[in-house]
Amino acid sequence: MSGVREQKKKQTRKAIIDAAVKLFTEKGFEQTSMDELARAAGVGKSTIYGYFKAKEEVLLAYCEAELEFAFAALDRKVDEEASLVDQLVAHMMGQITFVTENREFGRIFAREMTFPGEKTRLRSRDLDMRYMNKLGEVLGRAQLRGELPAESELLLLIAHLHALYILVLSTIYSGDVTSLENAKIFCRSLVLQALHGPAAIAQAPVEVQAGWQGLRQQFLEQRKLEM
Amino acid sequence: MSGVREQKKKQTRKAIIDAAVKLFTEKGFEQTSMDELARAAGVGKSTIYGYFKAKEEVLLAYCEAELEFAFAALDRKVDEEASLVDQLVAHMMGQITFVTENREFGRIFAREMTFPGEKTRLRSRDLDMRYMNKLGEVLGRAQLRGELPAESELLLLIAHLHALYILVLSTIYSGDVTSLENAKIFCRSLVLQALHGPAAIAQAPVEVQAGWQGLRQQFLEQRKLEM
DNA sequence: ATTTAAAGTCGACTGCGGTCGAGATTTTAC
DNA sequence: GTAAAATCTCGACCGCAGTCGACTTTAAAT
Repeated sequence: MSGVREQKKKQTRKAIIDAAVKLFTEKGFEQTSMDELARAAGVGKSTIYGYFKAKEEVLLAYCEAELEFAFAALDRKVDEEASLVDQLVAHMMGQITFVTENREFGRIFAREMTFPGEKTRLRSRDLDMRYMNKLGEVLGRAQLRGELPAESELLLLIAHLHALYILVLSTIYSGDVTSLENAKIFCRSLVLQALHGPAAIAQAPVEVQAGWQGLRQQFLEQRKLEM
Repeated sequence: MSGVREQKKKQTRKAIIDAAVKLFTEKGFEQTSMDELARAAGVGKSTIYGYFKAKEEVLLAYCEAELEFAFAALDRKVDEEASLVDQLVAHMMGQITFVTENREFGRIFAREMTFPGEKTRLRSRDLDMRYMNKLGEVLGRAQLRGELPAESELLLLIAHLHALYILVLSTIYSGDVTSLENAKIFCRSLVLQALHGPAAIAQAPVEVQAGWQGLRQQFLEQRKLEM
């Protein structure tokens, strides 16, 4: 027996993550060097590599810690009585708001989650499983309420919605969407289309239509301008 | 006047891209250092940075060169008489096949295109405009044929399909999809759902249903296993 | 208690992307 | 033709992520 070693490892690990939370929050991910992180955590640099395979993996661990808060906030915000579309949009926007709070940090995170490197693959999976589970719950309830056809393939639908979330995030980083309000409009349009087909917008309330048309106009103008 | 300087710049630029095509193709992107690239191009290292803001921007230029071939091949492959779904799947798979030809290269590319850094933003836009235009053509034709409701919002639909493409690419890198055949099945399922709503699969031909169910099973087992 | 194996820790070191300032080359001005 | 300004080119240099091999601490074996 010997919890001694185990205990120390736990401590060290915690020290590293704590230091990461502090430094990443204070100065951002890219501005924090592994040397600094090591010094702040009170360990040698390569000790960190005994716990994490790469700097990005430290980021994901950091996110895991932060995500607890984010999800809790999300749960409080999402109204289970609201319409499916509203709930989905709320979820996606919650996630997006959290991720883009710090722009460059969000970019690294999004890249690592969407196209993980071999080293970060497993950890990134863990994280998005949580997100997908949340979506699954929302969809499951909607299905029970009859707001979704009983024969829907939930998993495929989750994937579909996940795709839309990634896209909206992508447009924020490509510069096509420049504010969270616009992101929300875009989200809603996409979700509507996903749930009700290509003609969804045409059948939607007039304010949704207007929102989308505004966005569309902005997009076209901006792309033209940059040529 | 003085084409002299201009000419030289053109030459130098070409030399860099040629060297990049050669080296990236031979040994991959990450395995090629900027020093090597400079030596191969016969210029000083920081000269490259006069032409490209970052190593990733060289990659995008390289892609621009290669993409010509890819698109041409795609055009030959996509049958304009085929059904909309078939055409869309063919397009997406063409793109995916090209990008994932070299795994690590594709990852960098996908990351840079989907969540571009400030330095590569403009160039990455150029590239995906081309892809989106292609999609637009396919959708436009389908609309004329009446295969798509007249009141469809084409731009929104393009965005939607683009999202699905990114997702499929993402699942390849996350390890959920492990072969191009599976990717194709996944593509088809998603496109069907996007065009015909959440119950699309249930109404689809039995072989499509079977394909999806197989994929679904694999996914569930694999995710369970890794815990 | 002592030896041996294993696990953990460390900072010096490597190779890379990217910058800097000096020097060469071209363009412009007179 | 020449001086001044602007542009382009270069490799030495910097900071950083990640590795290596030596050293220390803990666990197991006798």
